[in-house]
Amino acid sequence: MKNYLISLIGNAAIKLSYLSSVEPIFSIPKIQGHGDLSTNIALLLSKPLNKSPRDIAKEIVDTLEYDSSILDKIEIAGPGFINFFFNPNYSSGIISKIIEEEENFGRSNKYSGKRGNVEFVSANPTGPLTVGHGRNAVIGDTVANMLEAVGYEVDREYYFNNAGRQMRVLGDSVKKRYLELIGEQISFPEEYYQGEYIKEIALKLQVEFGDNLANESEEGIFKQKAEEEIFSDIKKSLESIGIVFKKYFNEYSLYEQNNIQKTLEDFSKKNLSYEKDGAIWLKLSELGNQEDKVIVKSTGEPTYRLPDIAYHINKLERNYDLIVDLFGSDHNATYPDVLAGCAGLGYNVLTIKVLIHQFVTITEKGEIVKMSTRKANYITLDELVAEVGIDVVRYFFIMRNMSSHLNFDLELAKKHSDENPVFYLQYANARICSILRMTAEQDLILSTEHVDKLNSETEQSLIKKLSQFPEEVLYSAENFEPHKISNYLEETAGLFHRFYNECRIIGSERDLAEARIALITAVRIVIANGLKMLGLSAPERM
RNA sequence: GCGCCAGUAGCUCAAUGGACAGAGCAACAGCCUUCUAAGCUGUAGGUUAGUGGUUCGAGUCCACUCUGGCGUACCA
Repeated sequence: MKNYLISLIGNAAIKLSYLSSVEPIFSIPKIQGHGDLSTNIALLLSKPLNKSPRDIAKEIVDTLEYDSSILDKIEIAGPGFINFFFNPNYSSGIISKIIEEEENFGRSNKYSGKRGNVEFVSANPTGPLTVGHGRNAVIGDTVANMLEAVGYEVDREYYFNNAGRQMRVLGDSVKKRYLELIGEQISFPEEYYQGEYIKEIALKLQVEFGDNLANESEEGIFKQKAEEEIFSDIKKSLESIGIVFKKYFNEYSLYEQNNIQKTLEDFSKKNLSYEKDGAIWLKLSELGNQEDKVIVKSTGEPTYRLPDIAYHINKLERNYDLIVDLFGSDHNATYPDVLAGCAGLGYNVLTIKVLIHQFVTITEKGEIVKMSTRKANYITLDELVAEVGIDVVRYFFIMRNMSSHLNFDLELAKKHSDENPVFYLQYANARICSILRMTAEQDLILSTEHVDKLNSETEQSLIKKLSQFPEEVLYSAENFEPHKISNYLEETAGLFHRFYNECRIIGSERDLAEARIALITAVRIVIANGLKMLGLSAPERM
């Protein structure tokens, strides 16, 4: 539809040459009376032409030659907006299209042939996934879903590191618990991992090996077993909310394949690094950042920056059209270094899109639950899923803008009540399914022959809303904003519920009843497609 | 100190530089002998943290101030 209007303006530009000086932008007005699509082109032209915007608008409208079977009317309103009103019959045509395309309605091929990589979660295997990781996981998976919906072929990737200090501490934490189990006196340092899961891993080792491991190194079987058990739990947690990764990328492989060494040499060759105080520094100040940072410690061990840069180079060399990184806000200081490092080595980092999401604050009984993996003072993702269910967890995590803090009220989420927006959407779907079961018994069938009879204000609003779904999906995908989809679905469900209360099917005359069946079938398709994109179920009965 | 993010109705949050800033919850008043009341309709609730600026037009962009979160490691 937008394309049709753009071509109209294009044709008018033959007579009004000034029209080609601006890109016409069409937007959907918030208010019904302002039409279906609106453009501000006359307002934009007012200054350069030194004429009143309403006069320009009038000149444009007088020049437009349109097909009255598509457009009902064109109005000039307010300071000089041009509002386009669709012919209701044209609008209703969308119903047939939705029913025909069914599960493909909303999807598009704008980016087909493009390959994308979405890296998310990327938690090191030092403990179970917490609620904080949960937000990352759900946003990442949903962003990937949306990119797929507009044609991308997407690889979901999880980057992790099983070496380094934290993992040593983890291994030693398990060892100490193990020694405790076999009866030795131990002291358990405060900075060690305090969680119960450490004791469980130690217990498994004791069951398997008795007390034969007393003299083993904490970096050997203790660390290994811990990583194995924890990773297996992480994967289970993710699977339980419908998330499956294509690739788990181990940082260690970058060492094995000499990528770390090579990156280091490349920096040196380009004179982007130097030695000072026994460490190797990266000249980030020359690459546009604030200050130089250490990439290899004086101990010879790289800091996280070097492998992170090497990892991104690895991703860049895999020739993706789009690389998405999703981090919590605690990482917001690290990505500029990584991007600057890659750019310094001559890579085009414009394909990398870094998304930062803000933290989740859990409140319970009005109190904020502070979380730390190490102190074991946290709520795990598994616990949350067990409490409120997959759908509520997924929905709560994406329903807010990721750049805003998320307040997760445990008490509220636990309530399986009308306070919960997830049920509002699912209820709409269940209601439609129920009506369809009922109408089938009455021998009423779906027909798009008389959709022109769907002319009440409520029906028209609903139809217009449905027609906007593909654009909403595209917009959400291109701007990485999953919460737009949930907002759209809530609005759509709201319009449907209003329709349900105003317009009856059983009892209406046959043509109208069958047209309404077509309409609610279209609504069901849109809601089901939307729920699927968000990874939620669409129950047929509630 | 510096950097990133936020501040919108009592609470949780929407709003693609556009037209009268919208929902849900909570409050109040209505709607079930007819397709699911987990629903609908209505009322009330606002100096969009503040001060300037840019613009025909600012919740949105810019500057400064205030408040909160997260960073600012030879931790990841």
